[in-house]
Amino acid sequence: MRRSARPRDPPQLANKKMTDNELQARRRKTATRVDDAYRRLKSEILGNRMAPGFQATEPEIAAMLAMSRTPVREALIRLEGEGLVTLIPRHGARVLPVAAEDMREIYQILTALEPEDAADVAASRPDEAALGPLAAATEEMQAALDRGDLDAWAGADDRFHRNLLALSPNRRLADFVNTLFDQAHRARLITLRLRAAPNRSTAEHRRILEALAAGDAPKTRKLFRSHRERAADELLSILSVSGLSNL
Amino acid sequence: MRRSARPRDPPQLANKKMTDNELQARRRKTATRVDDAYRRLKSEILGNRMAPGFQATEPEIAAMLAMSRTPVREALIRLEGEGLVTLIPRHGARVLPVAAEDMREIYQILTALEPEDAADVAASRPDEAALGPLAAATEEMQAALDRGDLDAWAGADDRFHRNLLALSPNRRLADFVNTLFDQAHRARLITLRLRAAPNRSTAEHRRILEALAAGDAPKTRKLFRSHRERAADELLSILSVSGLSNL
DNA sequence: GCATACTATAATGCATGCGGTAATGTCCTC
DNA sequence: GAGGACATTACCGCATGCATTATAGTATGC
Repeated sequence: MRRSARPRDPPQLANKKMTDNELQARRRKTATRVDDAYRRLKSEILGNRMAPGFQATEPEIAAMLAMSRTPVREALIRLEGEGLVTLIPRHGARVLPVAAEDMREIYQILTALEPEDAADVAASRPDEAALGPLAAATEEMQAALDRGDLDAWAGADDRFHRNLLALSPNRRLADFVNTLFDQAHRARLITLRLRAAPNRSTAEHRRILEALAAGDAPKTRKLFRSHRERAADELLSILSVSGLSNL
Repeated sequence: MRRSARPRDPPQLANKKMTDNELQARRRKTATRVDDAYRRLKSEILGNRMAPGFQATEPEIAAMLAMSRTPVREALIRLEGEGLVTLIPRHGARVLPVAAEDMREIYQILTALEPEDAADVAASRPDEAALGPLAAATEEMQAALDRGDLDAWAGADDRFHRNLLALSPNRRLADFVNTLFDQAHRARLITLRLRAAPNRSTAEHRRILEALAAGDAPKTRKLFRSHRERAADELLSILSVSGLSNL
């Protein structure tokens, strides 16, 4: 038994009860249904298979996922925390739309945070192995562009940014930016084909990569900032021009 | 009944089912136990009554709050999402410590985001009514300082920043910064008495307030950034000097 | 005394039960 | 046909039940 010897040892005061073996901070190995539900729902949402505006009650979703309502509820709470769905008491969960206004918000934050983060990464003087995935992503962007594969280009672009985040010394920042990427993902899918071929982006990534490799933090920050600002301008003007206030 | 006429109308495709009366986006009016649990636990944690490192199993917490495990679990999931607790499978929930490293992360993000946000607020040319709470908070800071009431000073400082966030045109940014404030709250409580009297801070708030009232975005940004940078430096040096790597 | 194997216990993940109540459909009136 | 009162239904919030399984306690051997 766990604590039969002290059945009611006031929890209010029981700081750091028992062994301090923090070691076992191992997170769950995703074998749970909650995690399965979370993953599957998130994948459906980000893949636009559950489009913005889609709505379903808990029993419906539970049936879809072949499990009971309990794990579904818990997964939905997480997704709500990440800004992907909203829970409306008698109407179940609803996949949130991504309005132009949301994209404005998201890009403003990204513009403020990513360059700062990239500069930090540069300052940490990442070695070639660390930057490998970034270089690979950049090359893949070029290759995808050459063969006109916009989806592959977008995927590689995403990989570049996420791999850079993986190098971040600021985990909190990286996690948050990652959820912003998730939120923006669907809108980018849609605008991808509404814009001119993203030639410049690839070149910008190359230059950022060079600055990173050189460990030049200020330069990295500056390059990254203009990269983000340009991307934000492009995206937002596409949204306003095409009147896509809701995606 | 809700949809008895179409008992299994494929949820996968049932986008925007029924009426589009989005109006009813009214959030729950907090009458739920989940919300109660969330609020109470958060209050205990931020008030340091549940200190970092405190650990309790779900049944224990449920007993403390006089409710069943279900709402407790859901509240804990939210708190985990906000970075206040961590859930360790067989050990219940644990109140996260705030390490110096965490504070570094938090302040780096704040330094990047808050000035940007403040500049936006300035650009929106807030009227006197909007800035009223900020002015009041600033005065209260001074008054608290005059009578040596550090707690009141800290409270007023917090109010200043949160009230400014309330004016933010970027809700997403404001929400995130608010949760960062929550995370940093306890560490600030502790360092509050380890530092010199925060005289400068009040003056800085005054100048920021002037820039806001003048609608001078660049100036607001600059002032806010140096305000944040100084605060970060102070706090982090206190933490390192006093060897408080964990709070 | 210390390491090891075994047993008992209780925390968790999830399913299910259940009352309240909002939302819907029906029926009626105008 | 539009609007309103009423009845019905099934969703949600929460409690509870249950199998699994990690963990603490116990016993054993050295």
